[in-house]
Amino acid sequence: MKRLPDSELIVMQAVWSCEPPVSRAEMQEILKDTHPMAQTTLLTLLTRLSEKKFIKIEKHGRISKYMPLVSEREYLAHQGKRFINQLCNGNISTFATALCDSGLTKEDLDKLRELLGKGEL
Amino acid sequence: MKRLPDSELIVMQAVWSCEPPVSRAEMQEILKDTHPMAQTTLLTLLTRLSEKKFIKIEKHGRISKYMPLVSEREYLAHQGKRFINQLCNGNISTFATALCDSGLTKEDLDKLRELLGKGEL
DNA sequence: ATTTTTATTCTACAAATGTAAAATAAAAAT
DNA sequence: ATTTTTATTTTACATTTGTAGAATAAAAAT
Repeated sequence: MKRLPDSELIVMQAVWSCEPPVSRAEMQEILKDTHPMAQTTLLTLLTRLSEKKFIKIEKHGRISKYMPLVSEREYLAHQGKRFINQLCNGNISTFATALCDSGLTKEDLDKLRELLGKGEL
Repeated sequence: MKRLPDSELIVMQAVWSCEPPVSRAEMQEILKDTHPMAQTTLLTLLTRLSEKKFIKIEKHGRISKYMPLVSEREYLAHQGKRFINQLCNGNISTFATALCDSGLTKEDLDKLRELLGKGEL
């Protein structure tokens, strides 16, 4: 699974944030404050996401509804793997350093450690 | 600091892996097994990296030497921040889930927890 | 029925990315 | 000195990304 370009990721995140299936209008609404864009721009990005098999477009008459084919969780897992392998060369120490350097608060680091502990179960 | 495109990242990683300043030939050698590319391709990517201020090009007569302006550590810290904020919405639980889902071994997770503990000091 | 509104698709176009051949210039070899 | 080799710069070109106007088609309003 390829990493999405920024513009498509933004749209994909809007898709993930909704109960599927979503209409274009709903997404426009969701995006309007943080990432306003022309309707046609949004449609173009949705089309590209569907070409990449990230979403499915379902037509009801003239209007279309969109739904994810890749879950946010799947995507994040892939990108996490990518980060560790491509960026950190699979080196956990390098990765840990990156996290410690990345400005997380002490509380966040504690929480992360705790959650990672649970993850092992 | 922007995220580098794949091709430039590969070259940047080669730069990081060397004692600066590095020559193009050295990098070609380093890359030849994993990411073979034409000399001109490599030079193009180096030029782009320098335009983006990721490296500095220093000319000694006809030949050029390259050295990083951004350290790997800085870059990784930035990308880590990006991952957590852009991808996980700053949500540590989401991030922890991504890591747990990303196929790390139990040993890696243990090691990561331990290293994150040290990072707090 | 005709006009207006709305939703989607087509077309467009600049900038970025991936890749490298052609041209140039300088150094090395003969 | 001339040829050959080598390092860099120019030019090139297809694909992808970011963005959206124009065209089309369908629905709603009048």
